[in-house]
Amino acid sequence: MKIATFNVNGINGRLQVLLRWLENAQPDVVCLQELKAPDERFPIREIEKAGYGAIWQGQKSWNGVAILARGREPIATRRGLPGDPTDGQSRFIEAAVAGLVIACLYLPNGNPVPGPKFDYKLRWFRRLTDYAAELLALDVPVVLAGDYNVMPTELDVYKPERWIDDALFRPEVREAFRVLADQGWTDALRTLHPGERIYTFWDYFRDAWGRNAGLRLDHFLLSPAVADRLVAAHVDRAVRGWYRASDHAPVWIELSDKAWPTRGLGSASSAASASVPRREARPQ
DNA sequence: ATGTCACGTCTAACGTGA
Repeated sequence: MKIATFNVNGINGRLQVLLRWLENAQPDVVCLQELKAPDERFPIREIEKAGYGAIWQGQKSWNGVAILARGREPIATRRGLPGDPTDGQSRFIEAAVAGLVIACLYLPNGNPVPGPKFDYKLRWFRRLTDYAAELLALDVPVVLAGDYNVMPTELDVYKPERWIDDALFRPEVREAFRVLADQGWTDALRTLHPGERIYTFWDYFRDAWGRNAGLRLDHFLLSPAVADRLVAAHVDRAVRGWYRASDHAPVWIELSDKAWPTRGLGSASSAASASVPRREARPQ
C-alpha cells in the first residue's frame, strides 16, 4: 500500500503535473495541500477519470487540502483541526481509508517572524499536538501526512545558518515538531534513511532546484501500528524538474499489507517493498 | 533586498502569499 503527500501549489494551475504523476506513480492514497481553489473549482471530474475517489476542503486563493484514494471513496472523519472554531483556513482534512486513519495537513508557513502569522503557526502546532495525542490514545493505525513547513533538524536544510531566523526553522518550531514526534510518532523518511540529506522542496528563486538548495518540509508521522508495517519511504524528486512543476516534490511511503512478521511470503507488496530489507534483517 | 511562481482582480498590471 503506497501513501503519498504532495503540495501541488495550485491544483488547477498544475493539474497536468498531478495527473501525469498519478499515472506514473499509482499511489493508493494521496494527501494534497495548497489546492488554492474554492470547493466548486476542485477538478473532481479529472481526478475520477484518473481512477480516484476524493474528499476535499477548498478555499479561495490559498490553502486547501484533499485526500484521494485509488478505486475507492475516502470516508471523511474530520474537516478542520479542532481547538479553534474561529479558524477559517482550510488546512486539515481526515479520512478513513483501507483500515487506516489518514490525516492530511498543511501547517502555516509562519513568516515573517515575529508577528501574528508566526503566533498562528505556533498555536496551530499546539492544536495539532493536542489532537495527535487524542488519536494516539484511540490506538488505531494513523498516518499524519502533509506539508509541516518545518525542517526538523540541520540535516534537513541545505544551509542551516541561512534559515536560523526563518519561521520554517526557528528553534521553537523545531522543538514543536520534536514534542509532537516524541508522543510516539515515527518520522518515516528519517527512520528509513538516517543521516541522509533528503529534500522535498526547492524554492523557485535563485535556481534552487538546479543548485539542489532544498528543504525537507513534507513529512509522514506514523502511529506505532503503522510504523511496524513501514517498508519504504522516498521522494519523487524528478517531478520537481517537470514543466510547470510545483515547488514541492511528491513524497511517499510503502506499507506492507499485513503486520510483521510476514517473512516475505503471502505479502502482495510491490517490487519497491521487496527491495527493502525485512524488518528483522535490519541492523538494530 | 533580491529572486519566481499562482491566484485574484475594476482583465492588465499589480497585490498577496509563499
